[in-house]
Amino acid sequence: MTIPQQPAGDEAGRGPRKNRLSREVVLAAALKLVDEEGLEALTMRRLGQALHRDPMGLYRYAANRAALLDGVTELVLDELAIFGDDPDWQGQLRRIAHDLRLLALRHPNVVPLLVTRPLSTPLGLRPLGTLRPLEQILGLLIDAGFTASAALHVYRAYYGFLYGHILNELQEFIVDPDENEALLRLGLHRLPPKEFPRLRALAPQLADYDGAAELDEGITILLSGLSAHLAAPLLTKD
Amino acid sequence: MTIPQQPAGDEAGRGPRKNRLSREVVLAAALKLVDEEGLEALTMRRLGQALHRDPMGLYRYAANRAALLDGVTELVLDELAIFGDDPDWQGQLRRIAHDLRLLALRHPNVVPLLVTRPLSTPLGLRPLGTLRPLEQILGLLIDAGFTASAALHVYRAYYGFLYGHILNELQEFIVDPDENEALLRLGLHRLPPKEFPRLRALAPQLADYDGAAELDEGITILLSGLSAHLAAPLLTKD
DNA sequence: TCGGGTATGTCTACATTGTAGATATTAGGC
DNA sequence: GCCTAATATCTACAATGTAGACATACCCGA
Repeated sequence: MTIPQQPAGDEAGRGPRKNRLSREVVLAAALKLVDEEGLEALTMRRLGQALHRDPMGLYRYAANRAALLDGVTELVLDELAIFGDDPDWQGQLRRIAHDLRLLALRHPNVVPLLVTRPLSTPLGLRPLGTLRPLEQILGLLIDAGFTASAALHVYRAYYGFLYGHILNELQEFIVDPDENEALLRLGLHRLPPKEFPRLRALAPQLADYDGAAELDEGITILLSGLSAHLAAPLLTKD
Repeated sequence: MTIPQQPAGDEAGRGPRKNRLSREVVLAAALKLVDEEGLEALTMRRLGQALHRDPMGLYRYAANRAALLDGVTELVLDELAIFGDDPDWQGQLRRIAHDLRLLALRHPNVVPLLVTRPLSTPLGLRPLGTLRPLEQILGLLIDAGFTASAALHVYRAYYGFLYGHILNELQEFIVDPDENEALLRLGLHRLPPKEFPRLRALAPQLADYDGAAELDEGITILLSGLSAHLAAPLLTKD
């Protein structure tokens, strides 16, 4: 039941020789904890024991628990690759959307952090890693010919829809492994029939939700809508 | 500094005579606490002292803290009025979107609950108050002629975009009352200029964000896109 | 009027959390 | 080798959610 050893550091190149701790190692362990046991399992003490360190020592790598959470979101967002030099901005936005969706499915427990941490931190004070996607997408759009403020509009509509979709999909996708049948898994039979007739009737459709297809459709609608609405009014003004 | 008396109960009709507690009173006090001091201020002890009651007594009205949070989200969503009999479904969806946006601005501290609580609760087990909007919007769409599954698609795209927009707007809208100037308030000057040129350049546009207009545009794009894309493929199939 | 049962209120206690502060230990440069 | 600074570890404290025991208030039928 004892944890064997800290496995080989997954940093590229210069692996720390012995037991040397680093911010990256700490954050990686934190992310692992969150992925495996949920957000509330990430306590200083649990993280300390996962790293075979005194919990207090962790404060060298994150000022407090909130900073730790920020670090985790940063770490996750680093998995998202954005290529600012692609001239096909629509294709790029579509690809990024799917990548972010997959990333959210890979780290569902981190999604609450992704959406709520920015709510309590002014834009300029956020971890740089969480602002980089914004900057890069703005660059992508501006390089594609958009005005700066038009790019901001497009970004807002795009990211808004994207985050909304992810929240939606994750809300419906609850792994309740012991109940598998659609109706049971969703627990819809608990709803009073008179008050919720349509929801109950939609059980089968709710059960086979194709998130990727739904996202793709949405992006298509959004992109065509944007290019139609933005062409005239926004590319010119201001 | 002592809170004078519990003001008149805001229940309609049969007001409890003296000091009688009820679930509604407890939840209202909880919401007040959250609105005024944030989510983390809502502890059993603080809520107890706000109601002049022993904290333990609150467990009669909410099984635990999580249930209390659920109750608060339910209470807030009750403020949202949806009229399922309006034949102008597009107008209705647009109005609801604006109403929900205003509601979020009225209770910004509740928004994290709104978006994260459903992530940890299977659909069928959620508080009924949080499912009612879904059912009502489905009804609205089905009455307007949509197939049940088409209605579900529309709902998903709509609510996804709506929640995404709200998150977006609240992220940019941080009241940091001591700093008022745009650049300072957003703290953009802290960003390294080489890495974040466009973001820094967008400071003025970020400062005067018209959320209602942005939302309205998005809804327009979405609705026109939906009616175009849904007319053929989805109204007919399945 | 009263007795008893149920609902409600109150108190104590405990495990767990984040984190301040003091202390011990180690490493590096002259 | 020794002094300074970085790092590690320990102790301690206030706050949290909540279980469980106990006390009180209320109501309703006889």
